[in-house]
Amino acid sequence: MNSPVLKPPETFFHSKLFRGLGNEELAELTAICQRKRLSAGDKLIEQHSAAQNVYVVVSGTLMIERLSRSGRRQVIAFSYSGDYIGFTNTEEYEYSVVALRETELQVFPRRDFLTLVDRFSTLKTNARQIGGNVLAQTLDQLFALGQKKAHERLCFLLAQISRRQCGTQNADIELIMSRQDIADYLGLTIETVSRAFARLKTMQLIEIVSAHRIRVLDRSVLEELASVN
Amino acid sequence: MNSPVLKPPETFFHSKLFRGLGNEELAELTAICQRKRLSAGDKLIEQHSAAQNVYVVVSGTLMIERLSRSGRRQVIAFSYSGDYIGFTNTEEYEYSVVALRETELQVFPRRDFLTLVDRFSTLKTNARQIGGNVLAQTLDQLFALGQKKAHERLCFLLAQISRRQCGTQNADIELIMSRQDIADYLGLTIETVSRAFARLKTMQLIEIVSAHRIRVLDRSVLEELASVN
DNA sequence: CGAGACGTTGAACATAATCAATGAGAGTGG
DNA sequence: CCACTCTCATTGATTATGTTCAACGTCTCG
Repeated sequence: MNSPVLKPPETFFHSKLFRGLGNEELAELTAICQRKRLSAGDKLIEQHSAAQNVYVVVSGTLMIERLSRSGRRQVIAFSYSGDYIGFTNTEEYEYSVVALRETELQVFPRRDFLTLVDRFSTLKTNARQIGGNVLAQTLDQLFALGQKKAHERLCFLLAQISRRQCGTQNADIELIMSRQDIADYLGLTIETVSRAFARLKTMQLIEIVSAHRIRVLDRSVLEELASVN
Repeated sequence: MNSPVLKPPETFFHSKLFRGLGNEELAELTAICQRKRLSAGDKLIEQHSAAQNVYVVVSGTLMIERLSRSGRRQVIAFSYSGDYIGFTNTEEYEYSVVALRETELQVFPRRDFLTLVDRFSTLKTNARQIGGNVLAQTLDQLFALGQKKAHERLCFLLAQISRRQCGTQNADIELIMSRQDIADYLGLTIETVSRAFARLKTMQLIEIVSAHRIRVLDRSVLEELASVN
């Protein structure tokens, strides 16, 4: 089963999804896995298209968004390395997915992937856990939008990205997305987002190195304001 | 397998979860199923407690809510007959669940239930579909909180309840929950909710029969304002 | 009938949206 | 290399929306 065409196993450990899997299982996954590269701005998934693939982010950043007929947009999530996308239970994607920069993905045909999830108990457990995390994350965002003020919502986003990028950098947060993306994620306007940044700066919580690079000065207060609790 | 202790099968068809199951499968489900009755105000699930059971609502109404240390509250959903609760993938409930009136439930030990979901492909398919619906519903709410004005959010709730109660009544909507519950569901205050009702009345979309009974006068406009699209 | 909880309405205030102008940075072509 | 332009971000002024505080209604249940 450890055929020479087996891709380097470390690529499979990017995602929690593949944690603890045996070699045979990884081999089967490898067999149905393809690679995909996207450039900034490329669309991975079109809203309302048939859900055919499951993707795992190897590197890069993507944005998951929902558009309405009336032109309003809700950004649902930003996806980083290790995240998986399109593991939907519905037959249609209910959102679009766009790359925010150079992004590398693993592609699994959804049907085959679901079959393997059924067969491999470890994979099943992992999938369930991650599925639970997705819902939990969405509920956190729901809480933020329903109960928090503008600057608290921004803390929510910053803390979230910071957690994802932990280890990547020192204490700096790289904001690959535009102010409009942030605004549509937090249910605000770009002007309000801008003022929220200014406010956090005045509060000495952050330093605005550049528009897309933020240095966290007081993590505990940031987390406090971000907290759902 | 059609033993005499088998409970009336129609009780199992309340939920979409049990659609299309064979008699043997229903018998196994019956074997692990218990009943529970709640009165208005009774708590079914305490936030952060261990996720031990899966519940299916037979009759009544429940409210799913999340509380923060700081006392803020986000109502996540209202659950009606046929809904299921606690089919979480995490080991801990991340929300509390309270009965809003006399409610009857089916109780399944979560571990046993998950085992049966694995074994019965029909049940698995149904569970996946319903799981997808839960996420879809949460995303709709996210969109409403992020992008909609107060009176549109109220339309969102009214349309949703109306759809759930379709067939139960003529065109009247019964609002079993309090104004505070509605406010915490929509991310507003009770005063704003009250004014939103007044506004929809002025717009001739609804008639306020009583505080807890709303008659829909123009369904199409209501749906339009409620729409995520 | 009275008490208490819940809901509505009004007035003042706060927050965020909108409209408008300015500023900063990246890419282009002279 | 330096203007020039274009896009994106920030800041200010004004307006709109929703919150807060307060008073008043209404309904239910003794």
